[in-house]
Amino acid sequence: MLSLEFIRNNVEKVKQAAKNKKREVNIDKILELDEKRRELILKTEKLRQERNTLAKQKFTDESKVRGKAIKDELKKFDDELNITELEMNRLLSYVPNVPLDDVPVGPDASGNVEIKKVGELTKFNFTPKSHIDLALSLDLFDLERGSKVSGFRGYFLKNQLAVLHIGLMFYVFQKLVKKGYTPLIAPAIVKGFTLFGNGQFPWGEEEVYKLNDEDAYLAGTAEVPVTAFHSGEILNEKDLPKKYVAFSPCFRKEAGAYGKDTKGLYRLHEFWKVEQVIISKNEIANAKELHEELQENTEEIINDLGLAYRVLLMCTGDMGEPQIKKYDTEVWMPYKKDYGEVASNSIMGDFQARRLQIKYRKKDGTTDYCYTLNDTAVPSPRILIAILENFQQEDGSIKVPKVLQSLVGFNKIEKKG
RNA sequence: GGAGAGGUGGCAGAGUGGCCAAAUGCGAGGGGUUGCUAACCCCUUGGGCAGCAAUGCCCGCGCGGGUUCAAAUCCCGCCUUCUCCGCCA
Repeated sequence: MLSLEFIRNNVEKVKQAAKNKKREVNIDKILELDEKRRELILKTEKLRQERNTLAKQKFTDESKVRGKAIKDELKKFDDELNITELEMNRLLSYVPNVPLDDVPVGPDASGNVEIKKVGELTKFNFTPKSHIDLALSLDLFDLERGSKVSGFRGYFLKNQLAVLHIGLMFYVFQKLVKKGYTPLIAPAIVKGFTLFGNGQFPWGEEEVYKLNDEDAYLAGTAEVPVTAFHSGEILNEKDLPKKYVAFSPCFRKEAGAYGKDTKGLYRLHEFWKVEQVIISKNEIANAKELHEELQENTEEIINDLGLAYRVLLMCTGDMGEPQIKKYDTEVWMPYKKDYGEVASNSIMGDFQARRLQIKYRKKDGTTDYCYTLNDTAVPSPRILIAILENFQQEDGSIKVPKVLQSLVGFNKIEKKG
């Protein structure tokens, strides 16, 4: 959510930003409703003032009559005001955040800018297999029974891959805890306001699972519950930034991705993720530093695992609505001979904090909205694709990344018998 | 799922129709006093509208609606927390 004041003072900028993000907004209508709203506020406040004055005076028949009249008038203007604000807020909730100036303008993924490439692409002196073939031959997952039991894109991880999946989560979790991040196990079942507050709604409703008739949804990422963790609170500046590392299962309908990546572990309705979330003060320079810190954490984890990766600066057309700057981190996946996204690192400015009412008290006693940031620490099973494919050996076995070996209790996955 | 009790400022906690933005305590920030520190004293510590500003006004006691000339206080619905019982990983 952008503030009305900001929109009033930056009309063209906001319009252009929406255009660059390819969103339909009606800024002029919002401003029109805002004017009407302020006129009505003036009227209702005047009436209330009169009512208060009357109520403070000695009670007479005359004041009783006037009081009743005020009540009727007030009701009329209040109703009109409510309708006006409702419509204005509805339109306002569709206005996306304004990207920073250093974000490239572009129509879609083609406009993203590669800013970094790290690690050697794995070389094989044999023909490498896909993670699907590897997992099948080593009995590491069961996709047929997965879809039998769970439906399209359903899966069972089996044997060492199941252990690796859990081990990875713990490894990353522990690493970030050591860096001072507060560990959280976050709920995946969340109320609607958290999704609106995060800026998933009203845009991405068809992407989210809803539970029955309750106000309950399955979150697609721990960003949702963890960012909402401090909703409605006023934090103390000296406690900022608040850094969290959160584990949660993640659920996505993948409604817009029919027929995309239908095989294997790339695109799933259900997966696990460790996510980093930071609540910071309302200063862009500070937020940029934290953004880089999150990025370093993610890259460090990928380096630990021994994977080659690249970092993209996302262009306006490939960003989400709340984001003002975003990096995607992609690891090398040999079989498709391409990089695949494993992390997404964003600054939201105060966009989410406004929707979620997360504020902090500054040293001078005033309050302001916080900034929020988040970045993937590790997503699995997706990252297992890279581990399986990059570390496959000619004999069909798979080397386990060193950092995980003692944790999972084996250093190699090979055919049994 | 059943029974009961609650939700007031950054926190704790008074307040049961007008004298209430709301006692008191704690915390936080600013200032003062003081060789230093401690203690002590003063001020500040929700949002909106109008205004260049000084300032003025309005809203704000979980959320929404109602009663009343007047609501933190009375009524209705919802959300939520706690305690006990039941069920259960």
